[in-house]
Amino acid sequence: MNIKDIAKISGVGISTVSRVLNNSGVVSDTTRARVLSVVKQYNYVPNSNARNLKKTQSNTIALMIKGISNPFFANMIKEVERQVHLRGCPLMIQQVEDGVDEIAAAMQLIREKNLYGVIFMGGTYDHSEEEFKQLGIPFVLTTITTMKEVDPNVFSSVSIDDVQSAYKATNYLISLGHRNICFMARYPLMENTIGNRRLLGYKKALEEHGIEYDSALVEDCEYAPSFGFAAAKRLLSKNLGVTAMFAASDAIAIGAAKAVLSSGLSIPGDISIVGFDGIEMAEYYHPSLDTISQPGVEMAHVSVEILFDLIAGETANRHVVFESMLVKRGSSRKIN
Amino acid sequence: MNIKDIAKISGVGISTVSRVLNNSGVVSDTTRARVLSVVKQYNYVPNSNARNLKKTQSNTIALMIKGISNPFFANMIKEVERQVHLRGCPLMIQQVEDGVDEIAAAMQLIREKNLYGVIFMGGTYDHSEEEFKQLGIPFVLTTITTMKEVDPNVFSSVSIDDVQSAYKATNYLISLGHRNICFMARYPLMENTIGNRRLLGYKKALEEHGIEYDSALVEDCEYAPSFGFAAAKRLLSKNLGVTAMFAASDAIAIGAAKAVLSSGLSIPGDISIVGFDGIEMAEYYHPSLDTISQPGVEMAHVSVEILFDLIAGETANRHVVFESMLVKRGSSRKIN
DNA sequence: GATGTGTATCGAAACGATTCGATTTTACAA
DNA sequence: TTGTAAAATCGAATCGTTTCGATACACATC
Repeated sequence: MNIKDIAKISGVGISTVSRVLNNSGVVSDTTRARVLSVVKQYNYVPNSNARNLKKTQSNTIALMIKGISNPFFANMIKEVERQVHLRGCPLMIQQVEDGVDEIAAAMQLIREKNLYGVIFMGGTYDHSEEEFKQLGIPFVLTTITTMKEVDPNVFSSVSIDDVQSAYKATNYLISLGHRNICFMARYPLMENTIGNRRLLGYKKALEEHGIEYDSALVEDCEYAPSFGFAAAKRLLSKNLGVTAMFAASDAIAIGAAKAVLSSGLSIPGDISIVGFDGIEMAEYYHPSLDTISQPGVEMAHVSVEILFDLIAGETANRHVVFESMLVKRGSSRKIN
Repeated sequence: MNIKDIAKISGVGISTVSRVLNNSGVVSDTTRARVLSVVKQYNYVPNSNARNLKKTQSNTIALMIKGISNPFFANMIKEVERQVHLRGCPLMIQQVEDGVDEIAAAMQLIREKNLYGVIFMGGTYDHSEEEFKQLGIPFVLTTITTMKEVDPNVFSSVSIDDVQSAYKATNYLISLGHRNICFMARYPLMENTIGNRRLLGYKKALEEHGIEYDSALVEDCEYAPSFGFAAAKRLLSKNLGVTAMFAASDAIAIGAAKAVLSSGLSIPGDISIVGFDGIEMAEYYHPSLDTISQPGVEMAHVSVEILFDLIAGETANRHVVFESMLVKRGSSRKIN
């Protein structure tokens, strides 16, 4: 069943059917009604391969994501799907594994599928201006840090201020009287990663309060409970008199909390903990974990909005920085 | 840059380029090398819309998923993406919201995109044999219950035995001396839902041990911590002398545990808890939650394998039932 | 009645691939 | 050389759309 069949059955030309289906050009009301009824009756769905071929553009959006199993992204993916779907577009998902070039992978898809737009989510992108430019279609970076200095007119982005957020968390712990605060993140020592941005905020807070930075208190740690657990164990075994831990993700914080509790220490009695992200599980941990909460769903929503604005012809790239929120629950306490 | 350009530059006909790229038919080694070098030099990627149009079949796989933000599915989605990607196919994801007809939604995509295959993941499907048949392309149901009796020759599936698994969990609690065991799941009273299957196993265990079933101990509850928390609160407030809780998901169990702990009761001192799924967070909860673990990643893997077997021409539908595993950690104890 | 102006519709061409029947080239025996 | 089969290659037709220039008709205007 194709457009020709529909045309024949409706007794009109194929271009008329096309105009009816695309709401383009003029069609008399009676013709429109007749065509639509035939379409409905035969349950006709236009072939998007043919359409995309002709238009040399598909309506498909691709989501390139690093860390797909990170629970913080789950709700974001859900919202991206929802918003994209709402606009009548199919969503393609491609996971970007460590070590693969995300721009190259996207380029492949773009040429193959004539994509409408791309959302990049998660991780750290080590690309030059030129590489971003060569994408040639609208795209948005969400919760991503770029390692190179790239002209902001070249891309759109949705993010939070990682330095400021980590600063806020660390400040909070300091205000509670903590001095020996450790920090766990992925690649904290590698410049321009998210881990490094958060380390910067952590350092800034220490510095402002005259607390000396001690690299022994910083642990490299993947964003998952098992790594947080191991990192916290290592930290505790160093006997540095740690009274507080700041984790760059709730998943890490949950693992770290487990390490603390299973060592016979209490939270927040002996150790205070602050996480990052604001995932639901952290709230239901016992004790409920304090955290820096990111508005993930809103960020996903705005990412899609920006993307479709660009697709609609908007030429100015936007950079939206959301405010993170320090959520105080039950995992920190005042000491001294 | 299209196949014609490549043909011209290589000094060969377009069909030769096509044969080189698809490894179909004969091409002399020298010609093949020449074409490939041009393809590489110009970074040519065949347009899949054109290819799919001609072949009236695309290589796209669709994943229709209910409950995309459920952490148990995160790893499954990741594995599905990985396996599909490994086979050189793009993956389309569509979220199936409550109340939408998943088969109809899939049909739309199938006709629009000439899909290669579909994986349905999560939830309960209320469809007849006819409806499944009309899909007309290979598909696999993963972690899904079907409400109607459908001829197993009509579909392939990957699952665990929900009745048996819940039976195992309940039996375990009973063996520890518990009598007043409550049960939390989604739609436990609606026939053929996953919640109901697990309820059946729960009931079976009770019955075998001469414990009377008490519907006051059963709570309807969505698969998320907040709902588990509320359900457990309701249960505790009934003062039924509950000593154990069995939750049909770890997310529920985590919420329930929070309700127990924040009521000043201890786990497993006062209340024993067993969850379901085997998500990482449950292990790092404190105390570590006992659970019925499902091999999600393997299930995802096998689902993709079956799907591609069907695509390759396999005509016999397969039904793989994985073994779930009772994982004893620290949230249950022997009483009396 | 000739001309002009909308309105509604038509169908051929094009998008970029695959494929199959036709054609050319090569290899080798006679 | 020639004949012939096998190997290599060619290009037209096709997939199902969109789009644009052309057409047909009704009606008003002069």
